[in-house]
Amino acid sequence: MIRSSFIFLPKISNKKEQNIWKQGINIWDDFLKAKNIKGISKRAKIFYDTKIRKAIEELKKDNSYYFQKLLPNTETWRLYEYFKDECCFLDIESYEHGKNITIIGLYDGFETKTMVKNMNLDMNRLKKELEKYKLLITFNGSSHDIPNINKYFPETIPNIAHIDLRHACNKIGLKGGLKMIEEKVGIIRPIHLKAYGGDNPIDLWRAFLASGDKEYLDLLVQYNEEDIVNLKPLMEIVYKKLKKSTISKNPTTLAGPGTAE
DNA sequence: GCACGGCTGCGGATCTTTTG
DNA sequence: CAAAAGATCCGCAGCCGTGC
Repeated sequence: MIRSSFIFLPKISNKKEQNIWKQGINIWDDFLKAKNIKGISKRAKIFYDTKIRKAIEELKKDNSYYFQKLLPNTETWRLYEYFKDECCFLDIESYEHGKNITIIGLYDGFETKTMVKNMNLDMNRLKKELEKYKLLITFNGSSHDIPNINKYFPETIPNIAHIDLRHACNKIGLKGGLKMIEEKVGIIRPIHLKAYGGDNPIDLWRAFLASGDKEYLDLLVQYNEEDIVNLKPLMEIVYKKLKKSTISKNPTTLAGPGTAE
């Protein structure tokens, strides 16, 4: 629903956007065609028109980062529908507050790629892999995964948009850690990891280091894969709910914005 | 502990309405 | 048409809560 969004314009926030939608202006084209819009002066409209034309242009170029910079962090979820075919779910396993990254897992919606410390995890490979994408999706990545990757693997993350599912979930009242939220929305995890008594990724890594037993590593990789694979259905659920709740704040529009996508 | 978002109250910018 | 009054709402700062 990025093409229904006006919240990226300067001095336009939630209420103003709602007000624009209320007048039947649901997508960028409606805005450009409208002669006058209540709450926006003629002068301001001319300014906003140029910004919207620029946005149309940047979207054509698949420049997700352009919108990342303009959207409030809590609203980047709006980019999902447009960029979902070029998105990457990401999760890292680490200890010592992110200092020691043991695994970086990526998932493009079809297959997972796991990079393991001292094995196949290095900056060039990570950078090359991430360059393929236009959108990163994480859980709590904005204060954990992304800053730590930036710190210990600098300049591997390209300039692309990022959706943090933790904050997106929070917006629709889904609070708690990833596992708890998955349970709440009905995403099932295999239980075999717990059967090993080790659903704790740090313990698994330490056990692998201590024993050299690959079985521990395999479990850790599986653990990480489950995390990133589950992010996709969660994203889909959260996107639908967010879209619905954002639009339904506007009772007068029947079609509502977002129908363009 | 860190880094981030949420909440709240306030100041001020901007648009609309009113009035003559 | 112009000026003033009124309404709306953005954005900031400070504090608190939260998951990793």
